[in-house]
Amino acid sequence: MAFSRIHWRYSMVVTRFAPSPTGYLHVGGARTALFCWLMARHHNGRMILRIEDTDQKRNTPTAAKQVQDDLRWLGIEWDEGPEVGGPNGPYAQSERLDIYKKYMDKLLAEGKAYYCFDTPEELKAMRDQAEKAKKSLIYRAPAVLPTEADAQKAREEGRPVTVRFAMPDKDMVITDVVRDECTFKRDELSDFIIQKSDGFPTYHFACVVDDELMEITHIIRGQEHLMNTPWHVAMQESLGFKTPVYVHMSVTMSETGGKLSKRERPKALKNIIKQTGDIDLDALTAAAGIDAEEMSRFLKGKAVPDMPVIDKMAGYLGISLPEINVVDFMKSGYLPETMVNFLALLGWNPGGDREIMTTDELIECFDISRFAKSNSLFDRKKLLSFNTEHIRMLSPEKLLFHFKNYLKIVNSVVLCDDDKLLARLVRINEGARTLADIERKCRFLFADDDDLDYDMKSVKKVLLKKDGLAMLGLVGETLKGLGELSPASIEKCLRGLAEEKEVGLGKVAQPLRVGICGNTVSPPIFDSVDMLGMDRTLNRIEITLKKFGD
RNA sequence: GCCCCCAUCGUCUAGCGGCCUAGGACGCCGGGUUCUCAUCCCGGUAACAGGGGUUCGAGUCCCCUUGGGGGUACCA
Repeated sequence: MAFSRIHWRYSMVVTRFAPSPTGYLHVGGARTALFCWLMARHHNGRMILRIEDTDQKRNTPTAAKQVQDDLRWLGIEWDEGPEVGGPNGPYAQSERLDIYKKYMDKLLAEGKAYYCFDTPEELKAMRDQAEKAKKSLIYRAPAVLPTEADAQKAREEGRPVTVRFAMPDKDMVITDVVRDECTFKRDELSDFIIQKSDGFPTYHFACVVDDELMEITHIIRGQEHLMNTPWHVAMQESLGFKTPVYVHMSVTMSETGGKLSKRERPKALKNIIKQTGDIDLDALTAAAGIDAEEMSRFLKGKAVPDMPVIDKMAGYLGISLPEINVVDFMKSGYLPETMVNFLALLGWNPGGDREIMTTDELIECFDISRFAKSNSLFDRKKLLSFNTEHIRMLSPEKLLFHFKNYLKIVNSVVLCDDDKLLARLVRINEGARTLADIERKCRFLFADDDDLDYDMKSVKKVLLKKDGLAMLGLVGETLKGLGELSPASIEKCLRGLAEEKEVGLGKVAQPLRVGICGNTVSPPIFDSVDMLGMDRTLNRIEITLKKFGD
């Protein structure tokens, strides 16, 4: 195929992940980063991380750091970029302004770009007019290009001064690994802004310059950039740059339709608030730490609060929002190995029946020619099953590492320094689907005996019906007689009791479980009792009997 | 509106003109194991969007229709 010829022109594969620091890294971005990284690793090449912060309005100061943390959590390490440095720095576009100026001046001097002085209002009028003619606005250079002096004058008069790139007088044909050739007609390609009135280059310009200077060989990005490519290629031709190999990946879709986006969570939250009648809005506003005005704007769909505020509201309401950002998945107890495996299989596959793979296997079999053309839906159920599989596959050491990390992130009561205990908790929860499942089932161990969180549904079902309480008392009596405590001895004891009473083990274990854990879900009962210890087990049984006895 | 891209089970997909009576995975349904939740094991359900061509032969190539998605910014 054509592209396999293309990439041996390069001595080394260089890819780049170029996020704009507008917030947390979401799964769509993570997928793009992953493929850039797999491509680089498979070919023993380099991956560059570049921060595209040319929009002064949208950038948030902590976002770049957050994105880097999320990439690292996934195990995606860049060879060049922020924090690691490299020969092609700086790696934030806002620090490369002087570089762009050089190329901007060149284009201007050669008449390949030109000044514009339109106000937003004037532009809108032009667009409206074009729309009436059932076309989109195609901006073209005036017959006589404005001079530097004209630009200076406009600046003094307070008019906005932008620079547009003059599209060449021809159709553009671009080559894409996923879609082969795409042709764009000259009539459809407007001259576009490459320098904003604030003096910053637009993404299009900065990206083309940087990709050349950083010697990027393969650009892997979302299909939403396909329409930008003729512009980029036109600039490359004008500046005498090489054209890299383009790989436009299909888009990841949400179950609710449309591109999976960060707006999903606020949207879901808003819907829940609106659909649930009896929510104390004042309390919610207070819990979120915002004012009534902002809450009202949010509910009317006029403003979207920051993610931490959204999280606080969800926390207050006790609901979980669909995970979108990498941190969301982290907090839901997914493993990085799961995310990498799952994301790699969205719009890409190694062929045949292979699905569950380690990261090393993915690197090994990654092949740029195996991207799917069609969009794919993010299926959370399948993700869950992948996580179950990876939890099973991972070594106890790695699992313990992830579990501790998880406990820290969610600030769990289970977090402690006793690695032996934590390792045991992980081990006895074999078959768990998420780290959150493990954590939830182990909380009872860390509660005070007299402050156990009883789930009333469980209590009613197991203790208050039939002779549940009586059985619990009996279990307590029987356990008292047990000398040495171990899972095996407890098992023998409880099985003996069940046999004696001619009932199934469940009839014995469930009352005990509710008695010491407060609900019907816990790790295996023998381990649960063993870990709690005899004193606390008996203590809890006594407290439970007293509490629900009459 | 205009431009571009896409189209196999509900979902992710294998398939690159005869190996397809269309394979796998998730889900779902049924059964089994089990002290709870899970896990695990067995079985089942289910797809080539529609219509034209090309060809001895089409899920695979071409065209149209329909449907979905993306773009249409001084966002990236």
